[in-house]
Amino acid sequence: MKATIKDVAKLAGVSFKTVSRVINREPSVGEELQERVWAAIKELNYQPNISARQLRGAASFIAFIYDNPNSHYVIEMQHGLLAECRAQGYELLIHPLAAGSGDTMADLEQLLSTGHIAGLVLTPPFSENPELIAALRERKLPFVRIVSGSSDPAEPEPCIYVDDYQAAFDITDYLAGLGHRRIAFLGGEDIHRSSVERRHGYLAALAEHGIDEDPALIVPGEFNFDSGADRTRRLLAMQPRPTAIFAANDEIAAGALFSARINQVAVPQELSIVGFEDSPFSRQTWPKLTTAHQPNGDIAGSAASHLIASIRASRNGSAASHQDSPDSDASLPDNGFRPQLVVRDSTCPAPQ
Amino acid sequence: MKATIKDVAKLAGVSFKTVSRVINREPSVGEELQERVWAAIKELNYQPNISARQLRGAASFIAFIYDNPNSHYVIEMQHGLLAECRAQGYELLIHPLAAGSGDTMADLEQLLSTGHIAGLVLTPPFSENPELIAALRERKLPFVRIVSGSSDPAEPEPCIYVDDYQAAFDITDYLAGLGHRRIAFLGGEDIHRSSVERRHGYLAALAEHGIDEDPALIVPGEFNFDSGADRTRRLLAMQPRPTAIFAANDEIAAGALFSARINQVAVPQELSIVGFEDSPFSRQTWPKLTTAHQPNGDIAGSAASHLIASIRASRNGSAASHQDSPDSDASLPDNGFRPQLVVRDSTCPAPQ
DNA sequence: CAGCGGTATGACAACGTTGTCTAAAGACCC
DNA sequence: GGGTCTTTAGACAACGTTGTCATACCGCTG
Repeated sequence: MKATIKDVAKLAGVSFKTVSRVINREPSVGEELQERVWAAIKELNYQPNISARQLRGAASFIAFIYDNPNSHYVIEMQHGLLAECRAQGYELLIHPLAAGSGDTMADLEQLLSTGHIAGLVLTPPFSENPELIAALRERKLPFVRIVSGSSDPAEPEPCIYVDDYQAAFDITDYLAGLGHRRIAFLGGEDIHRSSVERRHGYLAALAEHGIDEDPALIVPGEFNFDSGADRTRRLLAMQPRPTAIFAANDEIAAGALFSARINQVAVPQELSIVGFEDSPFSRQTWPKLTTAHQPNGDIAGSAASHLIASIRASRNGSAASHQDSPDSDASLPDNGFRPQLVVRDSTCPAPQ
Repeated sequence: MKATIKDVAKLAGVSFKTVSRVINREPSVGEELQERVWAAIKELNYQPNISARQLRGAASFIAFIYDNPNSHYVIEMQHGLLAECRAQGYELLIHPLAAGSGDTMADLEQLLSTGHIAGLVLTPPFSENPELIAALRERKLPFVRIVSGSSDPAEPEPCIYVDDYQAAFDITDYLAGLGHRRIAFLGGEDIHRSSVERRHGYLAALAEHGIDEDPALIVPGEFNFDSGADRTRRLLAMQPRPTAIFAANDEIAAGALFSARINQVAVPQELSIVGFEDSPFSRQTWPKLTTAHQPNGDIAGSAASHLIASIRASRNGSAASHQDSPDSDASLPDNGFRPQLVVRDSTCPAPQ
């Protein structure tokens, strides 16, 4: 049969309550005891019974809330979350939601009303939805948001920052370094803050290189293939043409690639194209896409880890969480990530 | 607060145990009492607490077991499963597993040992793993398998069939109808039965059109981009070249497209390429891929529905499940699916 | 009428965990 | 050195349900 907390206690020679304390990282358990208990847990391959825990009041499901058409992104997030959650004795409930449909709150209400949810992981656009955030705060439900931007110490909740601004700066800087001067930017929907951040990073790099921004080269649109293809078609009709395109994600870039091909514009010789995200298909286009790699699995792992710490802190009445980070996991990832430029075959120096 | 069984009992003026009996349709409760209890349940809008019930024995989670690098496929399956599970009062637990790693059984054992799992949804390659299936049978755990093939009435467990054979036949038939005679087949790993089925469908269609099969044109390999690119490079070096390539999935097809481009072979004018699956990126290549659409969401929904029926049947001691199908869901999907040919831009009549 | 078997109902334990309260041991202050 | 505070650990109840056993009642039979 499955090992219970009492089996662990017996093996470690302590009361079962002490084991409970160790598992939940409650303060005030001697170090030696902690080690004995962890050893016993490992030996018995013990995992807490979620139902029992739920029953007693402590929910142990973490809900992953998302609405993202990019399967690759979602899967990487899921797997990152799963690994961390399981390691910490929580289970993951995936919860795709239709962001546009209006009854987001009602759907969420339904999910939360079961009382099984210990905390939420919010990805854009939900992580930037003030109404939703306010509702969660009011319910005092722990959550972690994954957002675009750089760290803001004033945030009351844990938050994972993806520095789209810097990554976009790096990309644009790289293109300018190759001699490009007419660099177009194909944005996504501006409801997504990442689209805005990427544009700002792009503008900052242009300024750094003394390139004047040209409003005609900054084309708003959507985060998908068709929008990228469409906008590129129009860009290629301009005189003079841009020599490089920075697409706000890989799908837009794939669309750009498609239009370049249709219009018999050679990539990269006549037109360099850069994407953003490093989805698998960025390696499956011709030529292979230069892009910025987003470490989604790590981002997710970090999110889960911060969320769980926050859940525990809110249970134990606050400060506790800061204490164990120095000793237990020095390798605990920080809450800031910066996508890295990956140079492949869709970029080269600007034509003369 | 949420109503409990005791609140119901108090309102109905009976002991809470009697309420439990009524809810679980146990025999030996007087009719008049039953009515009083049901009325109270309705009035309080009472719903049993899943955790408490789990704790005491009855599981209500369904696990989705998979190992598939194709994010798109996984996501569509997940969403199809989720919709059906939630509708029927079950929750979905996703469980990615590394098929090759050998400790599959150990990992699964761990999952099952929690006792929370009411049933499993198995996708290839797990759905074709005899050891795993035997283990589940022995534990008497309900499961549903999603496999490649056509219906086999001898199966003791529910099973969803995807008719890769027929779909591959349709594709090859379509190519032959366009006048192609030298049609290459780029397979995947033969551990996946779908790879084998697709090859057989291909061969059958060739035979139907009186085309001799050419072993040099049937190239085994892997279900990925690089393998497709590599094999296509070799195919294009042949004299005479094939005029069409049937790739066993879209990724292989994307690789083929890539190699054709590198070798300056025009697609589709000089070479037609067909994929299989209709992943999103089949619309994001240039030219857009002709492929076979696999209705993954529907397949998943059907799997969940069959699994839940099977779970209920095994709880109530067998026959029960047949009784409610006629009235409740006449629209219950069948267990056979056949991917449909989608013609896009990567195919055209054979060159003269 | 005593005894028996069957039926309808209730009391209580149990599931595995966490929260609360309390006890023991040591550190610290005057 | 005695009292008080802090740290550490255990005993016990509680969560909402189902399983097991006991009880009360009924109608029979001998």
